[in-house]
Amino acid sequence: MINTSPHQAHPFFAEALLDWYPRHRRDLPWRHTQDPYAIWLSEIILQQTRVQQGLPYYERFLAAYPTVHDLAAAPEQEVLRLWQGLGYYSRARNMRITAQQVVNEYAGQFPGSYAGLVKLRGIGPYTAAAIASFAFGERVAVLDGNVYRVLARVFGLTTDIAQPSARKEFQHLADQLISVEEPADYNQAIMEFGAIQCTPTNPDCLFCPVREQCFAFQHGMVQQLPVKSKAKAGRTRYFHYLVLRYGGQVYLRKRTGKDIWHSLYDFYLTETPEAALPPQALVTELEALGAQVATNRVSEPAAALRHALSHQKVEACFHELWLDAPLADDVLKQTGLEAYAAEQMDELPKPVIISNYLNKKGILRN
DNA sequence: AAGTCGGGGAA
DNA sequence: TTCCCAGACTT
Repeated sequence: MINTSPHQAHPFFAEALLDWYPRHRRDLPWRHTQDPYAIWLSEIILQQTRVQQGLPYYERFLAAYPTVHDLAAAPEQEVLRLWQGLGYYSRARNMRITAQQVVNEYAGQFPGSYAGLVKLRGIGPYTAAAIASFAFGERVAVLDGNVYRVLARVFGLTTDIAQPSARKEFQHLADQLISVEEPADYNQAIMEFGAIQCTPTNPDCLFCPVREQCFAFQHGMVQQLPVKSKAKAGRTRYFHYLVLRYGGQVYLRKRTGKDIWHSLYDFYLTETPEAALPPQALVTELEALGAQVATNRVSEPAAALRHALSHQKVEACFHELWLDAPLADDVLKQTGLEAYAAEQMDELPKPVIISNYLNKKGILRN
């Protein structure tokens, strides 16, 4: 919906940003296209992800899947493998589902408005606003982490941005501020401004174009804004992996359920509430499933690999077990395990901690 | 409204 | 260590 009579209470703001932007903008590949597919791809990748981290993924994805049709036709495992290392893997799974929907239900054309876009899986308020403005010139204000910070400082909003209810207030202000003439550049500008000038710590206030009007700067509150309550500390989880090997093969299984790393591959896993667990317990557990472990050759646990996620910490112990015979079919069926040679394993999407382990052991190298 | 979903880089 | 990053989905 185009707002034809915006109430611009602070005209200085959009003018300053639109003046600042062309002089400071980074040259990023998705700024050279109007293709909604490419813009969509970039926005999904950049959710909760820094530009520098997402950049190589964007290039690889666009090379692998130049059009929405290519992505729609791609196997999920292949898409997840390309996504490996980016985290939040549901983004990749949703993207593929949405690509199929766009091909099958929208004749390969993305909806041309915010209202249409926001209905698609994986496209929320931010991404819908970004695509609608960048690809179609719609006047809808984006609201991301950068925008929250910039608005809180410049206009002195002290609402806790960690509260979902804060969105309303910030969105209302953002909708007033966005340029009527150049909504796309304005959206790019405010996010770029937050990313490289009005940064979380040590913002460059000395050369800030709006410092005279900035509430935080004028009141010495730059370090206090935005107000953001702290997330509660996450738990620590203890993973005990049994790395079953037979010949040149390693047994892995696809993760299912609602836990982390859905649809990615890891090893036979036992999780315990505490760190301690004798390796033999894993073998006993495996034997209980009916696996023949004639010679128990269990390695001493490799040094536990620590893996920090934003909401939990994983401490993983790896125990290698060389089997004397392949696992029986019923064991495979019960555990979901399957044997893979190195080249096959390389094709599987794996959590970074698993990928790191395999590389460390020389089983994979990349 | 709160919980969950990754991983990397900066300070 | 802690915080944050062009957030969205589920409960």
